[in-house]
Amino acid sequence: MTTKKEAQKRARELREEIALHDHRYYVLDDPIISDAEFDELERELLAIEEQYPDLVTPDSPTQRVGGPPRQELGTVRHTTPMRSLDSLQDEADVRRFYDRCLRELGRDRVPLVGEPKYDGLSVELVYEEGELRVASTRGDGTVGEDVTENVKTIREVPLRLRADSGHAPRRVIARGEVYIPISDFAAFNRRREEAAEKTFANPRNMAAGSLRQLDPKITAERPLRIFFWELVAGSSARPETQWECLQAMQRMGLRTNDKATRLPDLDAAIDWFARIGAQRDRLEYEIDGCVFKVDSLADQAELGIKSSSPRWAVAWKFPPRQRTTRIVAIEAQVGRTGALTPVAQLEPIQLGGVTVANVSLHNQDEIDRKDIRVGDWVLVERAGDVIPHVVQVIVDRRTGREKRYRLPHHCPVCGGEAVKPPGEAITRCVNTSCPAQVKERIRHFGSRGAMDIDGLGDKLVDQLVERGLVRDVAALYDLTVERLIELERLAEKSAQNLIDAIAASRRGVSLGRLLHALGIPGVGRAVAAELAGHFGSLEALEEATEEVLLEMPGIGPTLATSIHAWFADRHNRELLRRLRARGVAPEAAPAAATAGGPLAGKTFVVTGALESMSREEAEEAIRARGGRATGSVSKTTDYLVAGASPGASKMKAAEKHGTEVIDERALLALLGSR
DNA sequence: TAGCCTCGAGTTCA
DNA sequence: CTCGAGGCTA
Repeated sequence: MTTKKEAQKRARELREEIALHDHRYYVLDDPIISDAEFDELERELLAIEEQYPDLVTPDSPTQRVGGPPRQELGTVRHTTPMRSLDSLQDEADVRRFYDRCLRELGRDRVPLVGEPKYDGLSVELVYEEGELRVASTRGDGTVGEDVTENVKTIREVPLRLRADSGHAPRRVIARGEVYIPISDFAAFNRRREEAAEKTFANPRNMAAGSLRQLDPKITAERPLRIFFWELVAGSSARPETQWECLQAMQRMGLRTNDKATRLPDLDAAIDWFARIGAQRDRLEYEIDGCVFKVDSLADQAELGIKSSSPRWAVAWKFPPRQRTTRIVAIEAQVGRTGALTPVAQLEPIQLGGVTVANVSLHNQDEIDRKDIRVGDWVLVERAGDVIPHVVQVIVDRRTGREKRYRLPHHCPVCGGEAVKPPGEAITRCVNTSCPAQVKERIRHFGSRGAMDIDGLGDKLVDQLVERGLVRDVAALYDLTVERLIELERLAEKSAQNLIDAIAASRRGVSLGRLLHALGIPGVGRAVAAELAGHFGSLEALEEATEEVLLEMPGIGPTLATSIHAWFADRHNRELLRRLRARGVAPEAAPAAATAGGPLAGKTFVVTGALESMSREEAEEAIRARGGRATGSVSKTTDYLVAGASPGASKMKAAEKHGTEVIDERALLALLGSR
């Protein structure tokens, strides 16, 4: 435990730091740390002040909710303070909250209302005689900024309330959250980027920046939306529960959220939180958790409030998905095709439940576009796509000691020349026998969509190549158990399994898979299958001229040249000879006689996890019946097959194009129809 | 020639 | 999942 003196010093530091970030966030609309980190600072300060109440100073940020309002916009005093909510991390916290409610109310059950916690900007709207009079931001909780003119530009906000029972209510004070839908945010940023204008880091920042414009014309062009979540005390004809308040607002024309629900007890609340979390990536708006409120307004009044937050409501936060961290170094990785990919090493951070220490920067153009430098503080995101990426550099946190990065002109692995062809984004090591490339080629050869050799892991491939046991994929077929068990971390049993898996791949692998496995530039799963169906055998393809290749659908000049050149290359011919000598003989591909199948002419996209088969199996089954299975939803897609936790972008694309979304049962029915 | 559509390639962590 | 780029089509 720290001494009181240390605590006092730390509290002073925290207050200064929080004041700085408040200013950035509230006054400048340009925060330099993530919300989660800001929350952490506040939590630490609160903890100190709870332990030593006499250390609380009048100017402590815990004694107010936000920052001072900007001078240019008028100010509005809230009738009752707009408080923030205590934020909870885990189930135990929520349990404590609920138990406290039970204890204080002396009951064995307290019904709650659950609502998603929208990641936007809180506002208060005052209606008198049914007409919108004033709209204000939260500001410091007591006094907010007058954003009436800006809020009026939001189409969703009624300028006059719908009369519920003949006449307009005398006075209505409603609070809600202004936000920007994720897809609108992405589209807006894309346009800004094309125009070389500054982009927004996230929808919340964009909503804040849009609502606090001095010129309402600018606000009007921003896709702002709103959800209402509170009917404030003092409103006429206010019902007796939060749930009824939501319904009353909806009837008045104040949009509420359709996910909001009544929860009879704690178990229901915990259950509902998990369900909302599972839907998070498919929502059209950002949420960072769920809010739980005691449903009865009388109970709320009895529970009362603490200094800055109510005792009858809490926010249970999801693990953060956006955080800031520092780039420690950037190094170049070499891929199968020789592509040099810059990867940033980060000071590790917790993001969406996992530790992230590396993030790909893709290529030099990307580094230049975002102006990413070694030593920079960056905002890192790990959204629905799972794979983290750098959103933007926090330019204001630069010290001047950051270093620009350029990909090397020589391969970091073999020292060979690395070339970036003019007009292309990728820099490549041109040495085809570069050990990094050899390793990646072998990995690719054994991978699932290719020869599917179980047990050929990364570490093993490293050892095989480094010890000179394997220089090309044909050499895999010369391996013996005796050779393998000399390697580290490989006992006889697993060595035998690997040998068996390699042997099994000699036969029983389709021509398409083998072609894919060879790693011909530009030839992936789809093109390989197309070639296999058209030529029927490796020999026929080897003899194919560029002209013949060009006649195939989907093969243009670039691919025709690439394929022809690969088979003309002396080393590749030798490789094929060696493979054949070791008994590698793919199954002759059945002629593409699926044109008359039951699914002929239908295009499918499969997303999410299916129960009865893997995604790949589903796609093969579709193709076997004459259908097409592609990777992305477009207007030519007939069906989107959605399994468990489907991809958010695919669901959205389906909605956009009006694609029919079917579940696994419906797919099985279609597959079985014949 | 522009603007889809599709494919290939690379990617994180546990 | 996202990007870049090839191929196809209006």
